[in-house]
Amino acid sequence: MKPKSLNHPHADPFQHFMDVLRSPDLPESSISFLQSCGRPLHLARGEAAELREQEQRTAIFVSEGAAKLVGHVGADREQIVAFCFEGELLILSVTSHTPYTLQALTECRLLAFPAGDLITKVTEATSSAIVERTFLALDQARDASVLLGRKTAQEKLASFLVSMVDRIGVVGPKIIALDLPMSRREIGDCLGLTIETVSRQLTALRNHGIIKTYGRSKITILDMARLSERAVQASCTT
Amino acid sequence: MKPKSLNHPHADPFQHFMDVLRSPDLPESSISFLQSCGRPLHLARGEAAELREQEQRTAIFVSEGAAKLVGHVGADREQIVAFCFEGELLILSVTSHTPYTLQALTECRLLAFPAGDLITKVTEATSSAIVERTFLALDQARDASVLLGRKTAQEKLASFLVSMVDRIGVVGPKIIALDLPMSRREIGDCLGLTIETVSRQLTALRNHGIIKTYGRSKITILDMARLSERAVQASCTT
DNA sequence: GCAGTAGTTTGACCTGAATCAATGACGTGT
DNA sequence: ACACGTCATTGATTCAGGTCAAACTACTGC
Repeated sequence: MKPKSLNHPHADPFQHFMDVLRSPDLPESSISFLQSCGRPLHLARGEAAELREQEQRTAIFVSEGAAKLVGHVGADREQIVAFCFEGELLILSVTSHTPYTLQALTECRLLAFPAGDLITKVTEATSSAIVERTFLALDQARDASVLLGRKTAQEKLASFLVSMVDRIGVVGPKIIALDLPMSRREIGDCLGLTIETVSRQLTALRNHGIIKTYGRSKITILDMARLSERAVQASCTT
Repeated sequence: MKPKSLNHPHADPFQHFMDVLRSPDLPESSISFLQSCGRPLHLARGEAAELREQEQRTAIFVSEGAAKLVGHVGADREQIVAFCFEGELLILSVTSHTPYTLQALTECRLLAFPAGDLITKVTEATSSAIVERTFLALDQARDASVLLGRKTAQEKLASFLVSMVDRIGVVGPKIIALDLPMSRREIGDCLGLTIETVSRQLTALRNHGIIKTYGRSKITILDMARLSERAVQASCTT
C-alpha cells in the first residue's frame, strides 16, 4: 500500500450511487435519465473541480476518496465549510456572496448532477434523498456556526474529532481508530484556527490521555467519553 | 406608533403564505391539505416557540415580525444561526448535535408546517419552494461559516449590515435606511462577538463616515460602496 | 415631564489564539 | 539507506477581541 492509489472498490461510480441512494421503486426511465446527467469527475489530490455554469446548483456524489468545500475571503484567507467522504452527497448551491471551490482531499472519483434537473425531473425517491441530504447539510452547517462562533480551540478540536469518529471512525473494542485524510492546515481551515493551535490542542488532548497519535494522520481515541465531554454539544444539562 | 403592536397587514397568515409561495397551479386539495397542517403560532417579543416532537423537521413561515434561531453551547454561550424576517421561510431539521431554540425577535405571527408531510404529500410547486428555500438557507449557513471562521470584527459588522440592507433595508436616493429589530447582544450572538465589540465597530464605522446611527435601532448607510468593501465578500479580485 | 431601568457606549486591562521563529519528524524519491 | 522537502511540533511574543467596570442614553411607565 505504498503508492496508495485508488483501489476501486466500486468499479462503477453510478452503480455505487444507486446503491447508496437505495431507491428500490425508481422506474427504469428515471435511472437512465440519472445516468445520462451524472458527469463523472476524477480529481488528483489537491486538485480543484471545474464546475460548469449550469452546475451552480449541483449534487456531487463522492464515490471514492474525500473532498472539501472551501470558501474564500480575500486572496489568502480560506474557510473549509464542509468535508465530504466516500458515499456522501455534497449539495452545492451558489446563491452565496462568498466564492467557493471544491477540492480533492485525496485522489477521488465523483459524480456531478445538476440538482435543478434532478429535483424537477425526477420527483421520486431520488429527489427525496437529495432533499434529505440537503437538510442534513443544513444541520451540519448550522452546527458549524455554533462551533465557529462560540467554542474554544480545545472544544473545536474535540468536536471535530467526535464528528470524524461518526463519519470515518473504525470502532473497535475499547478504542476507536481514525485515519484522517486531511492535513493540520485543513483541520485548522475548517475550525477557524491556525495549524499551530490545532497542533497544540492535539498535544493537550494527548497529554490528558484522551487520544494517541501515530504519524501524521492516525489517531486513536482512548477515552471517547471525555472527548465528547470536551466537545460540549449539550446544554441545559439540568 | 407608540405601543408598536402588530398592525396586521396580512389578516390571514395562511393567505400571506400562499401569496409569497406563488404557486398558481396548485390543486384545491393540496391547498386545503396545506391549510390543515399549518399550525399558527403567535409569539411575544423574546418568547420561544414550543416545537412539538413531530415538528423536528419543520418549515416555519414568518407572516409578521422577526425571529431568530439560536444554538446553545453549555449553559451560557449562545450563537444565533439564522435571523428570519417577514415573508421568509425558516427550515428547521434537527439531526443536529447542538440544541436549538426558535425565539421571537419582535412580536410575531408564524405558521409551522411539518416539513416531512409537505415534501412527501405535496410534491408540486410548494415542495419545490421549500426545497428552494432550503438551498438558500444552506448557502446562508455556509456563508456564515466563512464569516465566523475567517473575518475580523470589522468585516463581520460590515457583512452583517450589508446582509440586513439586502433583507430589510429601505433604499432611498443616496442613502439606505435600516431599522434593526435586534439588540446589540443579538447582533453579537450572530457574529460570534460581544456587545462591546459590536458597539466599538459601529462607532468605528460611524467615525469613518460610512454609517450614521439614530437611537438604538435606526441606522442609515451613507456610503454603501465602502461598506461592501469592508465586508470583503469577494476574493481573487485579480 | 420625570424617574427608573434596560440597553448602549466608552475606557482600562487581560487573555486566548495568532504570529513569528526554530527545531523536529515523516514520508517520498533516489 | 540516505537526503531532501514538506508538514508538524514547540517556544516566545504580539495583538484582536474579551472581560470588567463605569458612565451614559434611550425607551418605559407613572
